[in-house]
Amino acid sequence: MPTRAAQKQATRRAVIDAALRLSAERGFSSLSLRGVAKEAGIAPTSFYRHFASMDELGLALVDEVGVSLRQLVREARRRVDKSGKGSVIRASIQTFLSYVEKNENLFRLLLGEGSSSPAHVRRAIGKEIQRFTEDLAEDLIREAEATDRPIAHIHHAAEAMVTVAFNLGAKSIDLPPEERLAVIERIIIEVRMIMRGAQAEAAQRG
Amino acid sequence: MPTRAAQKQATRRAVIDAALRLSAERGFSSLSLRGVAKEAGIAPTSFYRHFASMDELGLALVDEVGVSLRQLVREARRRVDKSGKGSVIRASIQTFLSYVEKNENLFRLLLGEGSSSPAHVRRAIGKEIQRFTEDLAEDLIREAEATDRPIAHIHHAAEAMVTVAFNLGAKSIDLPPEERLAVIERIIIEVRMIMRGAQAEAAQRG
DNA sequence: TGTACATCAGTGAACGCGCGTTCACTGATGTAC
DNA sequence: TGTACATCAGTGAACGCGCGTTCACTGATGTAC
Repeated sequence: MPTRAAQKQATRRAVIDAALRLSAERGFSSLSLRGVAKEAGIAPTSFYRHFASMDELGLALVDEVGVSLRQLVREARRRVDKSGKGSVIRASIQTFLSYVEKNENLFRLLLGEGSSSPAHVRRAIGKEIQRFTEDLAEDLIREAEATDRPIAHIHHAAEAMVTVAFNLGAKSIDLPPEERLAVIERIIIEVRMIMRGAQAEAAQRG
Repeated sequence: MPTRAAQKQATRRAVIDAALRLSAERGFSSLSLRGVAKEAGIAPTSFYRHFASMDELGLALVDEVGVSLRQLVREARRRVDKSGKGSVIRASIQTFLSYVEKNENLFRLLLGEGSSSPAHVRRAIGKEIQRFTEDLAEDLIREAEATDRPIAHIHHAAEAMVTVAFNLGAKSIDLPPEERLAVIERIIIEVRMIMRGAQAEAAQRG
């Protein structure tokens, strides 16, 4: 019975849990080695017995989140699929969101979002994006009237478009310039898809 | 001629520009008052002549980004709209992305993303989300075969769905519990829209 | 089972560093007369 | 226009703090015989 190894494992676990607890409160980016060590109940120096750096801890956390989230949602989909009743989309999203709710800390980490700036700034950013979305929604309304092709759930459509554009746009920042053109095409395909879906829905209803 | 006021204004401008430069390099969350002051060429204490805190600086930055970005994209749409030629979607996205490219620093700030964690961790997070997307894409393929309703651009559809779900999910974290149910419905509507769009496209092509 | 030695998870003191913030100040710009 | 005084953007010294990291250590656990 490897008591020592087990003890080490337990301490490592405590460090990871402490990090998750703290990153839920203050965001991943403001984690400090000393803070995590204190929360885990060990001396700051002991941290190094388990991770070579905070970076390494970060990777361990991401891995943990990714694995459990994918597994959970996959299972939920299988369940609905097998039973043959219920919407797969709804089941996936419900499972996903209930996981989010129960594991805010993990999820916050995975998203990366929100952790980067204080609450006021975050809220201000949210408002700017919302304004952007409203702008787009107005344009969509005008477009729908002009072309006489109605659009269902205009506000939601605009929200989805903006979300996709902003996120892929953000990813493109870290790409070499020659790959950025491809991102434009990707965004266009996805935004068109949303547009088409919104029009299809309106056509069916109306 | 208010020379003194103008000088103050200029210094304030220098502080903002310095903050943008630094947040482009190291991310907004790692800005420090001393660092910004140094980059702006003033004493740390002088910072307080212009902003009461870093938070206030952050709000000023967000405001700046939001205003200029919305204005730019709005103009681009109007231009295409008036001329009557070209795709509004394409024009918007191109303008948006060229702004992103020219103002990575501003945009990074607005997105908030990337700034929160070191590069390795960010990349790891990206991979996890990608795996999640691939999982979903596989399920969509199976679904398409099972229901005999083909789906176009399956991978892009999955990407758009995951992007929407993750982002709205992230926003829901900061909402009071009673509003979270509404978020589920919003995500479902938007994901369905994407699904419908992908199917409509496939139907048209095939 | 008992003893002697090796391993190694966890420690506490100490380091130098950059941080935010305070304070009393300086000296150029602005204003009143 | 000239002088005396007020304003206030920018300063430099100093503070206490938490940070990451090093080092030589301790003492319980594990191993060999």
